[in-house]
Amino acid sequence: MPELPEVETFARILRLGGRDNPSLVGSKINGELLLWSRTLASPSYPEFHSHILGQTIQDIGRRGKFLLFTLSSDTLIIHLRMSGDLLVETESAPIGKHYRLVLNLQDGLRLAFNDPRKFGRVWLTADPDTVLGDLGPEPLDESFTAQVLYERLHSYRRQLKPLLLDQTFLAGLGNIYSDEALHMAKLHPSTLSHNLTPDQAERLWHNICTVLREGIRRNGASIDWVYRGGDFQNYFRVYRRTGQPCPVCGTPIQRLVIGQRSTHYCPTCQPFL
DNA sequence: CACGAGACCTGTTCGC
DNA sequence: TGCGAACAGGTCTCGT
Repeated sequence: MPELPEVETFARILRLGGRDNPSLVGSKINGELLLWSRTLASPSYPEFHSHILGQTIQDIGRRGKFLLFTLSSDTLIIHLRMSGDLLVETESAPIGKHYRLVLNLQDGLRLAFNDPRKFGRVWLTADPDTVLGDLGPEPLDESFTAQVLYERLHSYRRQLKPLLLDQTFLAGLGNIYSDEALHMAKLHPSTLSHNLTPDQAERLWHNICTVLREGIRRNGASIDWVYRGGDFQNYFRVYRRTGQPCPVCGTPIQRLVIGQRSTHYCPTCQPFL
């Protein structure tokens, strides 16, 4: 479900409070309940149980699509994958049908990881790099420049769409934001990466940054039955708009499948050259 | 190296 | 109404 802007929104709400949620920074973890064993990627459950007990949440952040909870001595890492959601609620609330992990906090609160499709994963580690080590650049970091993108594009000979989805190439883009960025940059999703000119790479870089900032400003996108208050879904230019007019030229948006993923684009604005 | 298929999962929507 | 197919914001592994 979530991509960089949605995960960033989660991190901010959990860190700063808001939307009826208190900040979780400073909260102590008093216990946990694991309801689907595969949700815990590492370590083993007994080790997870004994290590997490009594640790305090010191900060909450994000790297790519990973949520990072800095604890007293370890880092709790959560990836929401397709259907994951996080809920802050009181301990007396009923355990939801799709809850996979529940952390009991101080003050009668708890953090619940709800995940119908069970793809989400949780890690507890003293060394976050063991989980995050292969991630590519952080797109909104100032060190990620148009020149860096150009060089990385030319170090592969791959179609742009699957390359942008590759988290070792760039961390945080998913199906929505890659389709939107390619449309804004007027690049066909099948274009081969090493064929981009410096000018086209600069355009792609600019629009990746722009669309991610727009997503964050709108608190992410909320589609299907998962609603978290973001409204970027109302501003999609191409994503899931097959047959509807391109906002730039009016041509019906087309859908094709690249790398097993739905891809939406405007055949007029994004011609395949 | 680049790509496609299959796996992991449940729920919703679409077409007949 | 019912029922199977297609589809869903992600990522891993395997085979060619």
